[in-house]
Amino acid sequence: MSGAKERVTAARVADEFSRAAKVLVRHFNERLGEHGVSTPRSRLVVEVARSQPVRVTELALAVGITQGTASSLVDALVRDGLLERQASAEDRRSVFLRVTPQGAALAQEWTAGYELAAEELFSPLTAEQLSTLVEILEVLSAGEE
Amino acid sequence: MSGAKERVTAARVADEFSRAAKVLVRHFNERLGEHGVSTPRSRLVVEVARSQPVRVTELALAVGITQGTASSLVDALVRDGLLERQASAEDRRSVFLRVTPQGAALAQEWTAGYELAAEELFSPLTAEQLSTLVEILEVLSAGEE
DNA sequence: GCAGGTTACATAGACGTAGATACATCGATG
DNA sequence: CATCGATGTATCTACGTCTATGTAACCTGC
Repeated sequence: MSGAKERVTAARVADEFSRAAKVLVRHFNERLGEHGVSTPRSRLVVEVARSQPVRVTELALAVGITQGTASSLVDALVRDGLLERQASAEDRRSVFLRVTPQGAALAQEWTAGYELAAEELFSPLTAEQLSTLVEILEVLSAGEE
Repeated sequence: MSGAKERVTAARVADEFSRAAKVLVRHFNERLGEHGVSTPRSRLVVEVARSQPVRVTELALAVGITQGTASSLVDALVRDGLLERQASAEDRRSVFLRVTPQGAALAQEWTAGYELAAEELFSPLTAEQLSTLVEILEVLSAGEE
């Protein structure tokens, strides 16, 4: 395939990874900011819209944050009228989350914004690089569950 | 080369990337936590040790954080006795940062810890995957300076 | 040598995050 | 059915981060 194979240290890879991750975060915040929302909030609303009704812990797991963080974010989103909590009848510890009509509409908009931002960000990469990247990322994520 | 080429959407890549980034952050925090320090702090001290004397803005650029963040982290590290500020004679706006003897010793320890953590994290990857990954990450970082 | 723009650092406010803990409820076991 | 461990949420604290702003010092053109 392409390119001279360069010998890299693990620490070097970690540095580059951190740097790229920050670029990604900034890019998404900027693009979604144009829609008046932060990346974490939009991800939560979109996830709830996709898999409602969903419990807080499930949601946290799905988007990769801790339960405590999810709880407080959900709290803010409920206050903003995008999500609603619904106590479970069978298990009164549990809370089912759903999007409100307003939340559903925004979820749709934000999903489009998210996808567009992703396409922009990864546009310099070839299709082959993309699939290679996913492959590698999955290995890394699988390393420690 | 290896593998069936899988068609992936940009949004999918973004999701995997975020997930992997969190795994990385957690891994480093855990390993460096065993040395009693957080990842950002160790990175700052190590960077100062490597390129002292260094000014706050240069340091921020080197580790990929904003100047304000760097300023407050430096403040904490000075309080902890790991770094010291030294006013510049020529330009009195500037501050030169150096490590204290204690900071130098810890920088050495933390560098080793950082490298070890990186090797652990990336050990599931082949040398070729590592260099490919760096190549891709550089493209992403270059996308938006 | 002064005015106005620029640069270097510090500070303040807001947010997302993790971790630890508190609390209520569930379920299994004796 | 009483207890005790497990589970689902919420809350508290500390941290790292950004953006915006403040403040002091520099530099340039006149």
